[in-house]
Amino acid sequence: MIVVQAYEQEEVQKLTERQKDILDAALRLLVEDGDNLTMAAVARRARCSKESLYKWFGDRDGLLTATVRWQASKVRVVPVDQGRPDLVSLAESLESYARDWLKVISSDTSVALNRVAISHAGSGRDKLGEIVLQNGRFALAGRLKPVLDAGKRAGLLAFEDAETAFRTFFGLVARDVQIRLLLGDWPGMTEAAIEEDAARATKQFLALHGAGKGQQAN
Amino acid sequence: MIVVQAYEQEEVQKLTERQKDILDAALRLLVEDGDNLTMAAVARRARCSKESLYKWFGDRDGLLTATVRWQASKVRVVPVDQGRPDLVSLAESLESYARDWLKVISSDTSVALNRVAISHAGSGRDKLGEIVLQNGRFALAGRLKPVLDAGKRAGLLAFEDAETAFRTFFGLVARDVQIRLLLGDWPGMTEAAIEEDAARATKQFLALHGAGKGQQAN
DNA sequence: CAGGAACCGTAACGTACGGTACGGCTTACG
DNA sequence: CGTAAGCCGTACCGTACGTTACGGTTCCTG
Repeated sequence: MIVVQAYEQEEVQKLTERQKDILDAALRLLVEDGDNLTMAAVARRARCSKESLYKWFGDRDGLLTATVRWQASKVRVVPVDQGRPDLVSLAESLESYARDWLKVISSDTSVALNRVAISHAGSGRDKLGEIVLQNGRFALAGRLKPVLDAGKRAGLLAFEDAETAFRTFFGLVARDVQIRLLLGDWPGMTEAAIEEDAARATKQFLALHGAGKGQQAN
Repeated sequence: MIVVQAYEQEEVQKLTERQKDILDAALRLLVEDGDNLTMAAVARRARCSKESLYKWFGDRDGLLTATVRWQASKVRVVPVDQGRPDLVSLAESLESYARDWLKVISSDTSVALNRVAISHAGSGRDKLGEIVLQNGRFALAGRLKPVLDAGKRAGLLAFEDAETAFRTFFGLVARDVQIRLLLGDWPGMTEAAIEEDAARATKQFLALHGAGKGQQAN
């Protein structure tokens, strides 16, 4: 479901093990305490000196950015290999993407990271929002669109624009889950609920864009 | 599209005109500068003393909460009167809700308010998230469900659970718009795009839950 | 072992900001 | 006109935190 991958070789590769430990500590703190992430707290938790934090990451924003990048390099929706595009395997692929995506957005880490990125997007001083978006929603689109296109070529799907089709799928999967989680509500995303939601979203998407029946509605 | 209504009579009614001016100033500041809302800045902008701010709103959180409530009392999706539930008027109602909702979530004010509420949801010290959610997503559900139920009674819609049907509609309308706006991305929500999105979402929802054809997918 | 680099722990500094105090101005009222 | 209340402007205080500085320790290298 989740796979470890390098995000930007030239960026992440540079990190020493020690520094990765520190970013993990910052990540845990971010999840636990929200945006109350102080340099002192990170130093205490990671058992390093503040001086080292400043040497390695420049300033607080640098540490935050590095932390977000670090998490982005870890969490990645796995690409589903699209061998033979029959209807069953297509549906399985879609459902798998939906499941993974729901798992990601309902994870503590994702919620915490999105929260801090959104806070910072307000006073647009860094590009945390862009990073999160690139490694979240846009990465998902990048993985999913080839699947959609393959389905279209195989005559299984019907749509004009892959981007629009993707956004429909996105909406059917995520619905109000992410915004509710971000706002502190708990929409009960258990394993079972995720399974059910993924299946429902897939069925709905195929109902809208499946080529079998008379597909209507864009 | 947008209508002014009292949110909680016993809360909002108490505000003097002066205090409403101050909350408007705070709101404008919130939209412009993000969460950098300082008491001094509000006092300066509203041309009042900090002492008055503390007398009227208690502390910073109180001011923030009052500001969110104040905005919540102003923005409200208008209920569409559901006189005769034929298919055309049902579709019009749905499209109207979709349009209003897209306008709300893509407005500067909504983005700013959701950002501050999300920030605070991290270090859960107040209930801004709950307020925003109640007056946003749940208020919409409250307005829309009667329409859905009426459509179902009239044999125009088919669904098991109004809540689930609402969430499907919500997903089809909002898609990735809100999260992208919150993260600082600009998904180009012009008037025309909103119009188009609302029409598309309505068509898709009717394709899924309209009772005319064989309705599949939950 | 000598020398130095890297790093830890902690103290110290500067600033921003929440919160409070106070003097002066306007308005209401007897 | 005297008095009191409400409010503005501003100065002030305390604290939290980002940032810097420094002495002591570990560890690597020649």
